[in-house]
Amino acid sequence: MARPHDDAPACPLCPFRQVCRSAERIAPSQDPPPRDLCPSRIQLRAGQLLYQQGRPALAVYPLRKGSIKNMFESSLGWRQITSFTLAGDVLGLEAHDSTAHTTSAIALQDASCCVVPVESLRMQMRLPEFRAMVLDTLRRNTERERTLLVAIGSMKAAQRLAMLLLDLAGEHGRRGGGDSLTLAMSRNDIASYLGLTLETVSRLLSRFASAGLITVRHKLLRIVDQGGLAAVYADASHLPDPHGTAARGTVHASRQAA
Amino acid sequence: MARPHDDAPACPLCPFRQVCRSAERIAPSQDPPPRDLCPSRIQLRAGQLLYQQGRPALAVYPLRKGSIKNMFESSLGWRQITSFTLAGDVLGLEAHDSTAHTTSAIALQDASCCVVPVESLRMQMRLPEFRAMVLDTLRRNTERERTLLVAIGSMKAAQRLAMLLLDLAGEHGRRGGGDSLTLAMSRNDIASYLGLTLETVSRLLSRFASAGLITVRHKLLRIVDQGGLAAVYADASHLPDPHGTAARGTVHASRQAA
DNA sequence: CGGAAAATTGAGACTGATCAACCCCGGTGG
DNA sequence: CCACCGGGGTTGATCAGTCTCAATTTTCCG
Repeated sequence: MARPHDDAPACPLCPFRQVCRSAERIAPSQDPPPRDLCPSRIQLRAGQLLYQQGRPALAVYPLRKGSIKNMFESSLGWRQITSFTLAGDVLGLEAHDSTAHTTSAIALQDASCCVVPVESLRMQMRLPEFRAMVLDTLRRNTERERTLLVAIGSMKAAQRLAMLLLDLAGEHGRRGGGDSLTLAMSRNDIASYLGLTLETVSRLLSRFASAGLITVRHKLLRIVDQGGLAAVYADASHLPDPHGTAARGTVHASRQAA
Repeated sequence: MARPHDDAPACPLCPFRQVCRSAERIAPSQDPPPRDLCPSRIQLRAGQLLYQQGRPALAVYPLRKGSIKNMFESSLGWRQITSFTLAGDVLGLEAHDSTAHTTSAIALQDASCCVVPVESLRMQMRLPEFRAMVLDTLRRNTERERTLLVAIGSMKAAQRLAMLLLDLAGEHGRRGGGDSLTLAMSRNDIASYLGLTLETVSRLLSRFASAGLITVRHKLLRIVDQGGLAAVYADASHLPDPHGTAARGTVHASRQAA
């Protein structure tokens, strides 16, 4: 509270901090000094909807705190989590000038985000540097989504889960977090994201734990053996059998070429 | 040959026909009249690569004839067909100003396409109408990809295949084709696209046939009962068992909410 | 403290993968 | 013209992985 600008932890990573700065410059000598740098804020409770698929996209939302799941619903009503968004990333950036949100965003825990109206965004997009950064974000998102598609389409359950855990741990690390992190999403969300059932996810987490790759206790996760997880990701047969009966043997050429 | 412009069948549908027209207008009074309206052409034999993932994207390619599969390869080397492109559609349109191709494009049969350099594309993109059309194409592509993700993530094999067949038939119909069409892609390609194996695809095609939904003979496909296929797409239990032992009964609430 | 939601664990069923044999068809060369 | 060959496709038998159903346990939250 005593700090001058009351930044959330995510602000230094936020791709929009320049936007905030310039917003600050527009109203420079206000007294008291501007506390809310961004145009406005939204607070969300766990489970609340930030925006809904199909609704007009009026703003983008740099996430300050908490985490969000993005859900896609097909025209026949099939739903799936397509991504998880962590603090410091930007929500609601729709590709190809879409005027509507293509997914729904739901808070996994209490969260808060800035609100950057699309006009502000469009203004900033004229700056080549900013523009490049946004486009790069969008490209990474689609790359990520394609990778997920391939994973669901041809990898075994254990590999998919290892992929997610490594991914989450990587993001957590990039944010400077310690080696133990919180799984904000439910087993059901993880299952949906990976194209599995919640029971399979639960069982696999237990197997990973008993194989010494991780420790889990409900939402608390710690990666114990990152290399081991990576090996499982690359090749499911690196994971010992549930009842310790054997290991690594079966060379059923897993549907791949590498 | 006697026709003035020697359009390929796909030209009337091609979203770039305006580009061709304007290219024509740039060099208006040439004698003989310009036969090749588009800057240049490429001919491909079955199996040939039009462009490769990761390589610089220098042009887009309206497909005049034949069909193409698009393959994505993840960083670990896992591959999957992510889409099929039919004559009249545009290849190589990369999202978000990507300077590199994000998939590889491989001809399924002998094919030919126009070559529109990215500079030409960028010029045309200034026309609001054209721009809107291109962006709409890109949006439809991502929508399609997400639908595929959900399908692979939570639908049964029969539903996925039904989805593809209905999709192909729909595209075929939109192009004015009759009710029997050619599956240009191999069973393996279909399997890759749907996250299955070629044997499963083959078996399912046989089952669809014996259920009276389709007829197949190698690459020749005819949709006999479109409604029936749609029913299978919506609910796998609409497909009779292989040995006719039963039908429709088991109400194992298929992982869904609709 | 009580109730509801989430997570774990187990047993069994079922889908789809794997392995293997065969067929069909088009092309090639005798 | 026919025998051969090779690649793709079909079909069958078996098996593994994952889902489904069900019973508890744990945690969350009022």
